[in-house]
Amino acid sequence: MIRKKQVPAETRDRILFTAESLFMERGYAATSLRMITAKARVNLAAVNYHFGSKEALIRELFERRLGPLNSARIAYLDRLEAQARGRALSVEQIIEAIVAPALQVNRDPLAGGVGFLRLLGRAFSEPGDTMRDILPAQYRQVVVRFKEALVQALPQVPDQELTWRMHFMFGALSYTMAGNDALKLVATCNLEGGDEPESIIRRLIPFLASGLKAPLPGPNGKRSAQPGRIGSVPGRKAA
Amino acid sequence: MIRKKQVPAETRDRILFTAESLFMERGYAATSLRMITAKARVNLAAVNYHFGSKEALIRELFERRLGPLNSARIAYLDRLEAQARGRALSVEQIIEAIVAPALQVNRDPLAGGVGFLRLLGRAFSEPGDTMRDILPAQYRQVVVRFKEALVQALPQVPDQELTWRMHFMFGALSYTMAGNDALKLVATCNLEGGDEPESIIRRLIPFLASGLKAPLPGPNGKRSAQPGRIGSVPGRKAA
DNA sequence: TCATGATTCAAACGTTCGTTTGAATCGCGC
DNA sequence: GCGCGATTCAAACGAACGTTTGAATCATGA
Repeated sequence: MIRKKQVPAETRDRILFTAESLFMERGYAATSLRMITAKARVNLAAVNYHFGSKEALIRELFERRLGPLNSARIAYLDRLEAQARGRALSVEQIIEAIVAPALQVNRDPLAGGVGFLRLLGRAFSEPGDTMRDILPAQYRQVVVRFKEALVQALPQVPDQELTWRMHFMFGALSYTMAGNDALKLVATCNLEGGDEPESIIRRLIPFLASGLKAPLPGPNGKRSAQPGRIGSVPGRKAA
Repeated sequence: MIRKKQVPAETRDRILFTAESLFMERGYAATSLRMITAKARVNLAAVNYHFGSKEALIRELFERRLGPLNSARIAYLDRLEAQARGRALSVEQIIEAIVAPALQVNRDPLAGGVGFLRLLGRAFSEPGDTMRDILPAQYRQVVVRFKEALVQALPQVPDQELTWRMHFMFGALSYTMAGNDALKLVATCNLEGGDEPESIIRRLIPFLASGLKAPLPGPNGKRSAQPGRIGSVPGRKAA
């Protein structure tokens, strides 16, 4: 009958919360239901009872977090455009509409916190059919909406070029949100107070904006400051 | 009868080749030794006989491909600097030293081909301790060497800022090389001959170069064209 | 209070995993 | 031809996996 609250979804929520952190730090395939249920202190069968299967669990986990995040992004962009009153937005503003809601998620543990962002960043390169079903469906509106905004902000950039630049942008974004730092780049640098999320985003926005606004290569395809075929070896042959 | 059947290391190589393609399309944790050995038409025990364990297999797989690739990158940069005779390299040249050897790998199936690049791109966001051991060790020289080159090419960019911009660059790079396109961005665009690797890289280099050369934010931290705290909601509150 | 549906629980299901084993087979110097 | 180290093979190992089951427990409306 009607959904009730008889100690209703505490087990459900604890599974979601715990699964989020475990998927984050160990990946989907390498995280077993026994790890999740043990850490969440619930019975092993609870996952299949409340979600149906392991795949349905991660699907619900993503839809629950990603829906609000992407809705907030579109709403953010809507408000910026309403404020602009017909004037074109700057590229920086458009990027901010993408990253600012993510930053809010980062700050709010109840919205998933940094754990969900890391999980999300990893999901983009996770193999398997599961993510390849979830992500495009969740992001379709965002991609279409922000592409329109960028077309208006960068009318001189051809459509194909802009598509690829958005591709590069999402790459840097997901890599940064994942926070893997597999190369330990950041560790090689003395980060004196410059590693908190807000600082990172303050650095990321100019980087992405400049990339999106990059001058176009000449119509003959040659690049600035370095003519010649890419990949041709300069100087002597390699050993 | 069949003399080809018992050449000593053929089994080893066939395992490596097959494992590469399977890890690429299914990930490390989700690929079993039984899949690998079945597709490679070798005995199941051959993996443990020739490599010792599943983890040692993927470790050897990466070291075998990544060593030459990163050596070629450093050699490429060395040659560029020798040609420059003390003059600073352009950012575009430095980036080219990173991506051109990868493009060579892409073109040469014997060096791993596009399969290894996709596997490599995914490895950066793969969880678990295995990759966190392999990648930093394999990339340490490259990171240090290219950071030095970029410091010379961009003396006005502070060290900390440059470190993060390299981080963003490797993010876009690995995402692009992985070729996941989880958002199906490219599919939304009519790509008339613009999706082959060389075209992608021709688009990627100006994007990354502009990002690395982005103007610095003011010393007070405010950004151009959009003052105010990032993440603060413009206009009315969100629902 | 009691019946009922929702939830939890321990236990087991069948499958697949990485790894090991010991014998069979091979290439090859003698 | 023969022995020997290297390699391949079928079979099995114990462990861990996702899932299912059926009874026990709980919360609540009648």
